[in-house]
Amino acid sequence: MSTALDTTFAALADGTRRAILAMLLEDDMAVTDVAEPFEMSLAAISKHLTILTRAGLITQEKRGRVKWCKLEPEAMREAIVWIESFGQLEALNFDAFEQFLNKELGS
Amino acid sequence: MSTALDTTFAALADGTRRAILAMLLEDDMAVTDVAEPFEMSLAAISKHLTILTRAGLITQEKRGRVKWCKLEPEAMREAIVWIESFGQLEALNFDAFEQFLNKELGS
DNA sequence: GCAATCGTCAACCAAATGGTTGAATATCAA
DNA sequence: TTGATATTCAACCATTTGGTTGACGATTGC
Repeated sequence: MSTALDTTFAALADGTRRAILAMLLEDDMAVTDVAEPFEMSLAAISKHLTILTRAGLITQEKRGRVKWCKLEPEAMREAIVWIESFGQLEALNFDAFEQFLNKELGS
Repeated sequence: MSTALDTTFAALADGTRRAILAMLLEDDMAVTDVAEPFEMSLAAISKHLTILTRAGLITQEKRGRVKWCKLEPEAMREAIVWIESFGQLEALNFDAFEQFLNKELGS
């Protein structure tokens, strides 16, 4: 038995899929364009997109021969609520994220 | 190659492990006591605890024949920062965002 | 010393993951 | 119509995951 949280966290537990989600923050994208930066087959990316779709993190809409991928950040809400319940981690804001970036990138 | 975020999210992608973390929110516990509410073998719980330890979400300290499990919520910080960024990224300055993308794509 | 307790290890198993290639299906464009 | 483009499907493969059981090494208490 696999819950929504299971599939959400499992979908996020892969760098390729997280990178795809980050790309979709900028704009909706076609499958081929999603695949372009990665050094793996289109079929592999297609599978990753299926996993993201099953988790509700993206939706896919076919228009003509192109399937557009759209980020659905609301699907992360339950995961955020769960993970945030661990207290000490006060809700983050924009400043926290920027500090994270600066620290991670050493800039 | 498996990043810290990979192992954190993967560790959270299982209901048994999330339940264990929730239990440890109340207090430190011995392995046997952690296992008690679950209908699976002690060895299975031991494996789950190994996965949580590898992810840094708990630490284990052996005193006598009892191994105490302690929650380490700080290990969730990177995950929560990542996941929360999906509500806030519109506000980011473009350079930081692009570096973030590049880093993700490089992993 | 001896038996019980705590926990892991080892071997095994079924199922899922993450990737490949090659064929198939749809759609567009010339 | 023919050919190129977009995407998935099917079959396969190696590795990991989540579980089992049984044996084992420590540690404790009587």
